[in-house]
Amino acid sequence: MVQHSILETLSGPLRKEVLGSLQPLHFEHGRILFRAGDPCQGLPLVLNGTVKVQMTGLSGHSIVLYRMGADDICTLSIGCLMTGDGFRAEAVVEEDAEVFMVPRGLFDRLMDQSADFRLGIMESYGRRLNDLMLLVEEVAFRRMDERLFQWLEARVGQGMMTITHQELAVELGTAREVVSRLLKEFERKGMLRLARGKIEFTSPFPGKP
Amino acid sequence: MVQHSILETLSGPLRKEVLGSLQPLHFEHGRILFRAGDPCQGLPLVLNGTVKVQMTGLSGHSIVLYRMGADDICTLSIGCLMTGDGFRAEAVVEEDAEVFMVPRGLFDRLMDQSADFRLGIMESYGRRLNDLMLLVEEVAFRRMDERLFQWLEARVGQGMMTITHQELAVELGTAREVVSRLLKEFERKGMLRLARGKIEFTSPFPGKP
DNA sequence: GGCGGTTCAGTGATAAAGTCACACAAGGTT
DNA sequence: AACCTTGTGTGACTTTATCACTGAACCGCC
Repeated sequence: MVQHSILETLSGPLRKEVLGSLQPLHFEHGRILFRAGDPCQGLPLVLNGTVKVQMTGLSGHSIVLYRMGADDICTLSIGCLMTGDGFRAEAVVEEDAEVFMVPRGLFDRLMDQSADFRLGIMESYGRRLNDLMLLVEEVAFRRMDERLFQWLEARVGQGMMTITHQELAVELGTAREVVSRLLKEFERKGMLRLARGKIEFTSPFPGKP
Repeated sequence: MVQHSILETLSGPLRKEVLGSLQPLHFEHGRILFRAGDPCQGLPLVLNGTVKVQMTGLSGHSIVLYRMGADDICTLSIGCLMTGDGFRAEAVVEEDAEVFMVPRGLFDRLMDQSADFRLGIMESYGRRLNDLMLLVEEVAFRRMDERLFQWLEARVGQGMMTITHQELAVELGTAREVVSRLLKEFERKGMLRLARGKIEFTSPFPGKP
């Protein structure tokens, strides 16, 4: 069933109105939820799937800022919704996603009438702010080999994954060549095996770089 | 007169209550508003002065995340206020500041009863998120000489300023030696003059690095 | 004023990361 | 098979970070 936890606490009539007026939009892998510069159509509530939010610098390089998954709220949209400014980042669907798009008027009403809704929004904002602060720290101070290793460890486990070096570079906000060289070194150390578009961890406990 | 624009739109009685129950706290240069790990006492509304918010990585290196000035809201505190988590960053007073500290209960009431207050909070959140996104991009992709130059240009103009290389390093999230070397190079190019703890721009239009 | 301690700044050596340019390999297409 | 596109590998070089010092400028004290 398609639902979002922030809507579950709404009082009867409000909830009925919301569920009546919203219908889940379906987005497939690779679809762009919004691009840099786009005006904001409403507040997206992610019901399921995953969406990554990334931005591109003047240099043309990109970096992934954070991900949204089931029960997440696209906090970034709120600011644009309020000020009418365009997005500064873009959102790309990774795993097929369903989304409720809450229009401005309804958002205002919910903020006005539900303390729980407000709380949910605030918490979401807080988490996003935290994510970004940690990202700043990571980008500014941490070593690339560690970051790459942890990124892989967190999602590959000991299995295999399909991803290009270029995509990894965008995840970490670095250059493709840097990723290629580090991966090659990991391979030389026997931590993983490389193939075109694929990475496979070899040992069950790969060990740090 | 001490005031904060987010309080100006409040309806009569609410406003009276707020102004009655809050009195401006005075913080002098160098005072710490909060440290990493501190629990949140309330939402600080900055009336005047400036406060910088910075965080320190595991490596021990620090970076300035953003600044707050007159009429700003310490958005970072909201998240902590809601979740009860400690701060991840610390706030240091630069120019003597006066601050209203809004306790949790009053904050909830204001959020409940004033649409303008909500709007102000949301806008503040949006701006902070934007700041951090830009910072990520800057740290990840831009060259240090450009960043240093722009930082100086933005606040020194053609005058002189008192700041150590170490402090500049924290502003940019880099190492002191890097700042020292870049500044020395700027000096060799005739863009500025260096003295212990001081930087002075020489030409009215210094020109890019 | 001279002395000792502290804070700041300068610098060489080396490692890590980013940039540029190009070679080549794997997979699709026709 | 010939061709094209996309992905990867690598050398050469620049920029940034790190480590380990050195010495200069300032401060307080006798």
